[in-house]
Amino acid sequence: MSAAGARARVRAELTREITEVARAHLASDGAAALSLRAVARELGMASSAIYRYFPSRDDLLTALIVDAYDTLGAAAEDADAAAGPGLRARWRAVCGAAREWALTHPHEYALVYGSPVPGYAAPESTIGPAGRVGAVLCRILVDGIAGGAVDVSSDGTGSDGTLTPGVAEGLGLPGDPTGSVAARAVFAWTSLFGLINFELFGHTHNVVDDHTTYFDGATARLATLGGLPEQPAG
Amino acid sequence: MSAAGARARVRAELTREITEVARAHLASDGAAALSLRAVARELGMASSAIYRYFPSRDDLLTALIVDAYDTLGAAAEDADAAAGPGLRARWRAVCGAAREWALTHPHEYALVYGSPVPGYAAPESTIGPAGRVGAVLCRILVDGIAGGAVDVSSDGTGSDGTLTPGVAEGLGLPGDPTGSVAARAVFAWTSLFGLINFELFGHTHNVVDDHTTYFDGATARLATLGGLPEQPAG
DNA sequence: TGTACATCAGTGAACGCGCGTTCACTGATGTAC
DNA sequence: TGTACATCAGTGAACGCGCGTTCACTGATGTAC
Repeated sequence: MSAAGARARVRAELTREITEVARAHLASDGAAALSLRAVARELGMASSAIYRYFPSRDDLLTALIVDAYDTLGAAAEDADAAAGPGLRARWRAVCGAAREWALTHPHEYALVYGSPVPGYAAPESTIGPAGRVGAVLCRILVDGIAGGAVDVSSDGTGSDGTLTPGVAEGLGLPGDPTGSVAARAVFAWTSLFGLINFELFGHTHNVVDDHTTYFDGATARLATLGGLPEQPAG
Repeated sequence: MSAAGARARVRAELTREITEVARAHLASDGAAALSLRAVARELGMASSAIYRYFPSRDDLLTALIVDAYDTLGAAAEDADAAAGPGLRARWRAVCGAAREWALTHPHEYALVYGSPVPGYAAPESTIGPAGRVGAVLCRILVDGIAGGAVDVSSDGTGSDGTLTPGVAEGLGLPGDPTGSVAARAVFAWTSLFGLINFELFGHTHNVVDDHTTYFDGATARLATLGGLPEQPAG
């Protein structure tokens, strides 16, 4: 058992090394340029040896995708935890953390939020990690509802019934009878990544000058839209 | 002259044929799978012959990118023209047309709004076409300002001075002293493509059920955020 | 109208590259008795 | 503790593929006098 355990530990270690090298390649060259052979080369092993650890290139990609979602999600959660109690402060911190992560990990970001990798179908194991940022945003709204700060009534813009049944409950939004808050949260989540996309992929180049200030203003709008009470005018 | 003109016409015709075949390949297989050799094969010519028309693969890509921006822009403009005078009706029509185009041309959409193509730098010729949809949205706000329906005062969310100098003027927004309308327009534009991105790339799968209704509600929110007056309650 | 020359489109072979994946194999490590 | 066997990691050669790009070339088309 301890011997078998040793073998398993070595195996886990090498698996980790492979993903780490692969992530470094992804970070510097992008997903399209990621190759099993290059990873094997860097590790000083035969390219065929990789197949003892990952049955195919797609499985390695899946590991990187899960990894990207998880580090991004963790960054958002950490920012939330560090932000203090104010709803808007938390909101801003989470959005800013997501942007910051994207700017520092552009290729990893592009892997998960850019064009789908051709021929690749994301397996179920990516679903959970993919939702972490959205879940954090939702938790802020949930706390707002609990404190009475967030209005739960429908805003009448066709929110009701457009979400998949169970999603609002899954997000911990039981006090949201019409689904309005959930719908607004999803919208804010979507817009947040729209902002990041446009900045990172260069669409606002020559349009927005001071991206950080612009982003701050935009996330403030999103907070209002999400239902957070207006900030004391400043 | 007429003989030389004939040669030029043949040349233009073949150039058009090449881009058309390339666009078909792009539409069915995605940008990564687009190859000069495959295009040449389909046209029954030697792969080297393509080089008489496009000096490299990147130049062919550029043609496709410009083409994508242009057909999307035209769709948005047509929708605006056909929508009648109501500001919100126009807004909804333009957003819906952009979404519709994206859903029917997913790979072309991904080419321009997805991850940047690795190693490819967009030349200046793409700037104009890339701005057409945003320009249409702006024109609606401009008309709203002219009619007194859109509030021009700052909304105090850090809009002022975040845009590149000259952008507001370039968008035809002279009656926007603080740049607030321009900033909100840019935000709406960004969010619009955030919505389309998430739907097309599958991020709202299992989250949003009725995508069309959801999109309608979201664009209504965007219209309000952009400064269009609320619709008569319905 | 005719001739000498220049331009241009298109060919086909080749260069050099790297990829994912398979397969039969060698040794080392672990397991059962 | 020792021996026979099973498992597993890793090797290296090979398969088969397709790509972008270059180059010397052949003919056809256009141009100048």
